[in-house]
Order: sequence, then structure tokens, then C-alpha cells
Amino acid sequence: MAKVIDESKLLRIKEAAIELVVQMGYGGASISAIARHANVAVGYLYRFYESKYDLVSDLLDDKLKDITGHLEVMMVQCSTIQQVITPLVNYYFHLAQHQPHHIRFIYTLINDYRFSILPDQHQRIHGLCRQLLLIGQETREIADVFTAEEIYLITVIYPVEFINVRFKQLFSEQTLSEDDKVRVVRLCMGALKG
Amino acid sequence: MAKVIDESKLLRIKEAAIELVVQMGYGGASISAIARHANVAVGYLYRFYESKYDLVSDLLDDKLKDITGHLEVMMVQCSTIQQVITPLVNYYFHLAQHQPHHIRFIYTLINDYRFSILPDQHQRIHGLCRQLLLIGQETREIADVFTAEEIYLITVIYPVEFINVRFKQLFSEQTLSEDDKVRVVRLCMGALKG
DNA sequence: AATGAATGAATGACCATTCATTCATTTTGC
DNA sequence: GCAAAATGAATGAATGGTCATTCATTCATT
Repeated sequence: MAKVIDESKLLRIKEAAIELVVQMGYGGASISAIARHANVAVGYLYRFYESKYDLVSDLLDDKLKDITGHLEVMMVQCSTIQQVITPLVNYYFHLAQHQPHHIRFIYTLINDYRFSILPDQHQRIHGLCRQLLLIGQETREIADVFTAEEIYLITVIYPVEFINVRFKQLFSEQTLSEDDKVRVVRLCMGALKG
Repeated sequence: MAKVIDESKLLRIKEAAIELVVQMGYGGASISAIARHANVAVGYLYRFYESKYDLVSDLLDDKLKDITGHLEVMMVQCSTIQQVITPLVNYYFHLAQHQPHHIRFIYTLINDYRFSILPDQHQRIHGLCRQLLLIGQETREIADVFTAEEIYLITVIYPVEFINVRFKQLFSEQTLSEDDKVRVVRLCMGALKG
């Protein structure tokens, strides 16, 4: 007698939550507004998530999983840092162009002291940065002085911040271009070189 | 008949607002909680600020003014980029060590899409970055390919993000040290070199 | 008829903001 | 020098709204 759960509704909830958290902040994104945007009853959200915090926390984890998953795939195929950074920045730009709310969502919550990266993703990100560091020091693309912490800042935080400075139109009102992508890759590679 | 406005109360309100916005986010920092923390009546806040948004927005502007003010002073005395970056990073670290809430506050709101840098500070930051770019290209400390946008990312965003990755203990549980300061300066200078 | 997915009114707490009131200080009148 | 009147700084209860969450009810499917 098990009825089918309408997956499109769950998707709409996720999309609405992401959009509203970006626009109004976590506190400003009310459950009733999320439900209204998703065209779903208020109570329906509690079928999948125990609380609003749970919903948003899970969404953040999903988005981070997407990034680490992508990075892991890229690292298997590549033997130089340049070969990892280029598709990684490509991925950020693709996300920024096709799902701008999603990259803003990550950005908003990664900077929120109430949310933190869950232990699982934390471990994976750690491992990936250490791996990058090893490869880069082998190929001499990364200076010896650097630690995994700096690799994280240069390869994850810097590109995301570049995109957000553009979104906020702080220095330029241009939309992200191919040239910008090249600039970001060049800056990352230059910074890693030391 | 003019009574004296108790400046310490206003200071306490500002301090409480900063602390609570950092801890609970803008939406979570209620006026009643701010007033309670500041040991002040709820209505008292409205003597100085028209609304909660006004209060927080003004505080952000104040903090940004502090940074741009410092940068302007530093640039008058210095003729090389190294001579600007070093005291600038020093200033960030000093803020991080002595007023951690304040740097977190800037960090939290600069990343919030509901708040933006007011036109006045915006202009000053623009001008400062352009000036840095000119000096750096003269002294060959900054590669020709860079724009003011990249100078901003490297000299403002990167150091602040470094500090916040530490605050969040993402890679290291160490508190900020003199060695870290040297690392940040080195990374900034290296990145600017291209 | 039975099941359980989906609903949305109801709940109690808390929100930002207001403003009649209180209270400390200053000015005035003597 | 002092009491009374005037001032305006400071208060916090009151307001009307919104919040997250619950759960009795409805409705579609089996």
C-alpha cells in the first residue's frame, strides 16, 4: 500500500530553501515561505526533515558532496596541479552560471558560524588538499612552504570568493567570462608557486 | 537642559549587537536580546537607530571605515607593496586577536547578500586598490595582468579568509601566530607577483 | 474498506517597533 | 540656597505580526 513519494516536491522544497536562504539569510527564510515557494504544505517538509536547521544543514552537505565528489574524480585522472585546477575552476564557473543560487548558498553558509562542514566532508576535503599538496610538491608546481590549509584557501576559497565579488558587482558589472576563468586559474597557479 | 547621553550605553549596545550577530546571524540577533546583553531598555536602541537593519548596517560601515582608514594611513607612508601588506596583515591579526568578534562581524556581513558596502566606503576601497595596483606595477611587485579586483581579493579577502579558516579550526586548531602572519604576507606577495 | 500521504489550522513563543509613563537632572522664581 | 516646575532621557508593557512545529483531518490510491 506504500504510496509513491513525489520526488519533484522534494526537489522543489530544496530549490526553494536554497533560494530563500540566499535571499533572506537562514533566519529570514521561514518554513512557511519555503513551503509557499515550493507549492507544498507547511507540514510536508517535516516528513523529510526534523527541523529547519536539519533541512538547511543537509542541503549544505549535499552541495559540498557535489564539490568534493567532482574534485575526487578530477584528481584520479590528473597528474599535475594545473590539470586539477583548470577543471575545478571550470566546475565553479559552470555552477555560477547555471545554478548561481547554489554557489551563493554554499558561500552563505560556509561563512555562517552556526553551520559547519560535517565530519565526513571535512575528512574528504582534508585528504584531497593533502593529496594535492603531495602531487604539487612532486611536480614543483607548489612551493615547499605551503600546507594543506593554504591549498584549501587557494583552490577552494579564492575561486569562490572571486565569483562572489563579481556577483556583488564590487569592482565590475561584467558577468563571468572565459577570460575570467583563465585569470582565476592563473592566479591560483601563481599563488601556489609561491 | 540637554542631558548627557551615556556613551558607555551606546558602546555596550554596539558590542552586544556585534557579538549576537556573529553568534546567531542577523535574523537570530533580536533587539530584545541585544538590549538584554547591553543592559539597556529595548526602546533605548531606537533613540540612535531607526531600525535593527539601520543599527547593523551602521556598525558594518564603522568597521569598514576602520580598515580603509588604516589602509589610507599605511599607503601615505609606504612606497612599496611589501611595506603596505605587512602592516595591513598586522592590523588584521591584531583585530583577530584583540577583537575577534569584530573581524567575524565584518566577515559575516560582507558575505551576506542583504548587506552591502555603502557607496562611500565602496569608492574609497576602489581608489585604494587602484592606487596599490599602480604602485605595485611601478615597483614590479605586481604582475601587469592584474586588475584592482584581484588586488582586493588578494589583500583584503585572502587574509580575512585565512583568519576565518583558523577561527573555524578547519585545518588547524592552533591560534594565530607570528609565523602565520609571515605565511599570509608571503602568500599575498607571491600571488601578486603572478 | 484500509492505508498512509498530504494538508493547513492551531499553538505558544518570540519578533521589531511604539509610546505612555517614569525618573533624574536642570532651570526658574523667590 | 532651595523648592517647584520643566525638560527630555530612559523605560518596558503593549501591539500586531510572524515564527517553527504539531497533529487531527482529508484525500488519493490500493
